[in-house]
Amino acid sequence: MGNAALRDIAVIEDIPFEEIEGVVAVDAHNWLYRYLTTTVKWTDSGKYTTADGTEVANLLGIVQGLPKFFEHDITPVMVFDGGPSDLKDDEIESRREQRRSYEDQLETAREEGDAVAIAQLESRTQRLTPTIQETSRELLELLDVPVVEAPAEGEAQAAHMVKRGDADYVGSEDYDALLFGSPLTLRQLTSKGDPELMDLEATLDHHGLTLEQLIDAAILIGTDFNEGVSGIGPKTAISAITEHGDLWSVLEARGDHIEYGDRVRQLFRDPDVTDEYEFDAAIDPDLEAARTYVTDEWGVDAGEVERGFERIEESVTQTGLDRWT
DNA sequence: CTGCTAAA
DNA sequence: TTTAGCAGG
Repeated sequence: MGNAALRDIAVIEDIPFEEIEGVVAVDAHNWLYRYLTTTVKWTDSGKYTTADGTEVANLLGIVQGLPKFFEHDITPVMVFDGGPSDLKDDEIESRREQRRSYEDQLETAREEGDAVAIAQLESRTQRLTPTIQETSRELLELLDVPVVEAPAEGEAQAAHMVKRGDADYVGSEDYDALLFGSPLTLRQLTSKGDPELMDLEATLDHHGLTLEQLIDAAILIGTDFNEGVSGIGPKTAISAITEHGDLWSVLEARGDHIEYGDRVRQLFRDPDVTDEYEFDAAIDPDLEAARTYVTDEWGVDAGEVERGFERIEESVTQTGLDRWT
């Protein structure tokens, strides 16, 4: 059911870091989670746990992950998911309200058995605690890394920003960036080697499909939001859509049914996104404040972040990302 | 999550 | 060609 099948459909190529330039709209949830899991796996938990037991491995991950961008002259823009996380850190009261309203939404969706709504809500919030959401935003702000708040899926908002020309690539591990219409998507920005570039236009050309048809094919195979039809994989989906034209015709011809198919289709075709954002691609981090925040305020082991901060310092002053140079 | 194998 | 199950990171 997973959407790894999309990998077989997508046109993907390795691209050297040197060839990437400009702004990458990063699916922040995705990116943070990636670093969270590796940090937790390889680092002694005492290095990122406060006295009261709060774990802030995300701070370590951010400090270690950002140099990748800066050293290659790439400006990351972190796009956060909407829902419970789209809260500014002023009013605790409104934060509580928002969190509660989210819980309510999820609760209601569960009661109604609305699988799409459940999947949608869960995909946005999965695994990132409120503390992680908040401290990540605060550290990014100190480092002058732009943050954009998505109304719903960060992935969709990031794709929207690339479509509008405000960013050059979406940065995400998820293949559904393609379904949200991301023209160019970078994967494996967090790994050692070169990233992968997923090209929407090349993908559509290769299969002779429209984006709408690609979405329909993906729904047949199964996405994060729906089950898909058993027995249909990437090959069958593409040929069926090519033969019959669209999702409904395929389902009719096969006598199959997909629950909430229209909702999922709508979710990808016309996602909830906003034009209400702005950011400055020139980055001028306050490294002293960031160091203090991470080590003094949250008690992260200084040795663990030292190298990361050094790399940020060196790359920002040397590459001209700094607006003052 | 990615990769590989066996079985339908 | 698809799926399920298991390996390994």
